[in-house]
Amino acid sequence: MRPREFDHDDVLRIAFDQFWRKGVRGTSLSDIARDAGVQRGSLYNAFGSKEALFLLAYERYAGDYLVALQKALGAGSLRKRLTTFFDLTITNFRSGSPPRGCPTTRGLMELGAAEGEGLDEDARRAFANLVSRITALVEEALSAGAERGEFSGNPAAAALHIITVTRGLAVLERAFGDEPQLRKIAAHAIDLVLGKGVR
Amino acid sequence: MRPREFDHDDVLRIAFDQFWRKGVRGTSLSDIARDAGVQRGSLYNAFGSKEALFLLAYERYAGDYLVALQKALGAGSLRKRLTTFFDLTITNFRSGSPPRGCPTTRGLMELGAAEGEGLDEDARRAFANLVSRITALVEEALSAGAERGEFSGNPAAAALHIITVTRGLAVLERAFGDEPQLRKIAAHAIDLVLGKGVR
DNA sequence: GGCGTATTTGACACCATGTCAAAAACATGC
DNA sequence: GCATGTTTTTGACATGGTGTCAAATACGCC
Repeated sequence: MRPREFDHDDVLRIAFDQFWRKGVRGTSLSDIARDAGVQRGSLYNAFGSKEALFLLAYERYAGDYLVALQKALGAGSLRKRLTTFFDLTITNFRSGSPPRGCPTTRGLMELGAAEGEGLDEDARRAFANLVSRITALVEEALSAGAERGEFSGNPAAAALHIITVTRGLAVLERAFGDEPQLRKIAAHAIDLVLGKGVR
Repeated sequence: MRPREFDHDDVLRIAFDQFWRKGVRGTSLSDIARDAGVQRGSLYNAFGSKEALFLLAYERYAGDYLVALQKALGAGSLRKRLTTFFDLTITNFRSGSPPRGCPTTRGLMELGAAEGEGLDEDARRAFANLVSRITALVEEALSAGAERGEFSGNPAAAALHIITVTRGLAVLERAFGDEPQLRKIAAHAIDLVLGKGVR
């Protein structure tokens, strides 16, 4: 058989960069093909469709991101962990120039109907899956903190609250692009969940 | 001059319904034209572009929505006001079948770059404007509540926190579509901001 | 009733996704 | 070393989107 003339992973990396900057619907396969130095048809041959290509590229991003968060949430006092967690989250939203925002939140809001059909539904599942996994990590940290007396409350409810705040931050980032404001909101959220007293 | 053959407001209403259900990029002017019984060209003549049409339709929605929220935030105890506020917010996200989500949040995340050019920037301003106005309403309610001893804390910071949660709820709605969960998160947020004691 | 002006209409240019058949390039067996 | 077979590449095509334009049209107004 004839060997492929391009590197599978290179294309995924290049494609996700574009998807991140311009959104799925705002990125054309021609853009990606040009950037990757590949014929558009080859992309269809290799990946099937734009959505399938996006899904692969996104899974790669989600995996890397989850590992980074896991590290952030695994060391230090609970307050320290949450601070690092929010810091990483906001830094991720504000990375790139101009800042690229949160690809997961963007993807979720770009979906068609909530009960969509076909590949849209696969994408929704992928986005929701990352959100769920992050929630689980946060809840774990809170539970551990509770055992050490750093937190009193319902870990599951608090984790859900924190996740909701991170999704809200992703939205406010697009609305105002005011990074100091985002960080203030994050600090306030930590204070609310942990109690305002310094520990 | 020749009179217009369609009603300006009818088209805005029909258009926004589609934009809400399918997003700006997911809705074609052909769709709107068909639904409204108007030639596509007439829409371009009357509104200039899809984005301009969307902007007009959105302003109409935003105005109505703001009035409704104002009413929700203007009566009863602070806890009651916030409860009604979240209730209205979630009900709005979950309206329609299938539920249509939050048009403002969706619009914000659909934007190109944060420092976009042209009409994208106009749209961003419109979305951000609604968010700002809602924040102001919430802050007002909190300040009033503070004077009556129903709340102790920084009204501005708390309002920003609450707004962040509502934006996060809009995102989780798309991810999971779990309305009871959304309502639990909202109740938890109110407890956090107001203090968990029943009042 | 005719004129002017704004709206309507259909053709067009351009770019997007996705499909397909023909051409090309290597791996393999002989 | 060379023919064969399979996969990738390539370019043409169908379809549908946005946006522009000139010609046709229909009404208000004089």
